[in-house]
Amino acid sequence: MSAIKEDYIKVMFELGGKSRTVGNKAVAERLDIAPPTVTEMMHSLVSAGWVEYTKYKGAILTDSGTKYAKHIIRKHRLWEVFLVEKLGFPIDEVHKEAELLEHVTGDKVAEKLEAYLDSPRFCPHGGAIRFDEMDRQEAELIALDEVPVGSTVKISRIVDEEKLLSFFKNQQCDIGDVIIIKDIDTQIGLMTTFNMTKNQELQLSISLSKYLFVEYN
Amino acid sequence: MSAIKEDYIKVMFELGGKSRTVGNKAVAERLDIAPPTVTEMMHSLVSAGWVEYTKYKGAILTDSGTKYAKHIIRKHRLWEVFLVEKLGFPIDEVHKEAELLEHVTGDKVAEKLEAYLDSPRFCPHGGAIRFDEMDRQEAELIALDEVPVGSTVKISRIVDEEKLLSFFKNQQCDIGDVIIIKDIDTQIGLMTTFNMTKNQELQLSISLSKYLFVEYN
DNA sequence: GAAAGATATTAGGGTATCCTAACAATCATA
DNA sequence: TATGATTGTTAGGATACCCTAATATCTTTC
Repeated sequence: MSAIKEDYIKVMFELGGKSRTVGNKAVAERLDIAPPTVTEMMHSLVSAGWVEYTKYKGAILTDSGTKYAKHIIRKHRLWEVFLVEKLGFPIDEVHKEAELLEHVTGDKVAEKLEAYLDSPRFCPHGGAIRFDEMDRQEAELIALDEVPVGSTVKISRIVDEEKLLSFFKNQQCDIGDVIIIKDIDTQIGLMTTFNMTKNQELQLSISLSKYLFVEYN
Repeated sequence: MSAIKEDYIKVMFELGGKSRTVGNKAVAERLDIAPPTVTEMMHSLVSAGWVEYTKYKGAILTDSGTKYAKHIIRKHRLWEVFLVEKLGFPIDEVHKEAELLEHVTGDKVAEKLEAYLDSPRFCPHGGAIRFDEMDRQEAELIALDEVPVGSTVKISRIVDEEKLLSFFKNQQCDIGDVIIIKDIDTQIGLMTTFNMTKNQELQLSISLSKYLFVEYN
């Protein structure tokens, strides 16, 4: 399995999990690759047994594809913990490095790394490391742009992308913070919230709020 | 620079340093690749400025090629230290993993890793990590098969190859051991030594003794 | 339900890395 | 120094992954 194919199924997992069908366009955009290349690769992923594919419709991960994707994401997140906690990297710089390391990490290395890090449950921006916890997050966490006005929610995960991480860091908006949604203005596309943890107001573009996953009861 | 090209110049460094010309056959064997592929790749390495190449004669690393090779080897050895000392891997299992990690390790990661490991001078099988120390080893260490009978030498480096490492481990022959060369029988190809550190005799095929580098005054 | 717009596929190519078979240069040694 | 053995190159081809341009299908909207 090449690093590139691993990237494809990882993106598919992030985009649709094992439940929703993912269009080629979305995959192409995420990987910054031309659409015909995705069509081509899908056939190869079907042969490998990682996805099911319907012409003109899109693809969905098989069970083994889903499992494989989770294994890679686990390795990614373990490295992020290592880079932040042991090597002292700032949280918004580790994604790119983990992106490379994840593809060359044997299972034994991952296991020993996990033990060495004291079996962390989450990566630095809140992504689950254990499979059951990944499932729980998938089921329970909701994107901030789907939460109604008035709710109190806990920020649990920030989508792992360098620019986003540095943006939210600059906004003093961190994993674990509890915020109240005061107002949502769909007209101008702005959400106004109050960060209880930091005791300060936080205004956020709605288009960016979908990258924040929150716990909402 | 692809991981594959990095492998080529790393092998060239190990085979000839910056001083000797290396034949394509040797490179091909080390990388387990057909000779014509090596010829082809040499042209590409010339274009990139890493090697000088003379048709039918062989190749030699340029200054920048040498520097590049050292950077990769440094990363390789840092990971080996990490895998052994932090993750608890047995010494003969880390080569393969480091072989992969070395190609995806940014300079910043390498620096922070080095600091985290307390700036180790040597990897688990004796290879130098600092550039000046690499040069010193290159200049001062000598392969065991070139040492005369009667000498007392200290084992300083074992060539980094999984099977060799497990072999020497099984022979209870480790980095730092001091041994006396009692006899060399070129007829049957056997060298008889006494390991002072372990206080026991050690017999060794001469053909394998060239993979042991020793300090010899 | 038909046209417009969005999305996906096919066709035809490109590069990097690898191969085998056939041929050429070099080396070693009688 | 000639010749066989060794080593290296050329020729021709394969695969994986990527592209653009042209075409096909699907979706949305009037």
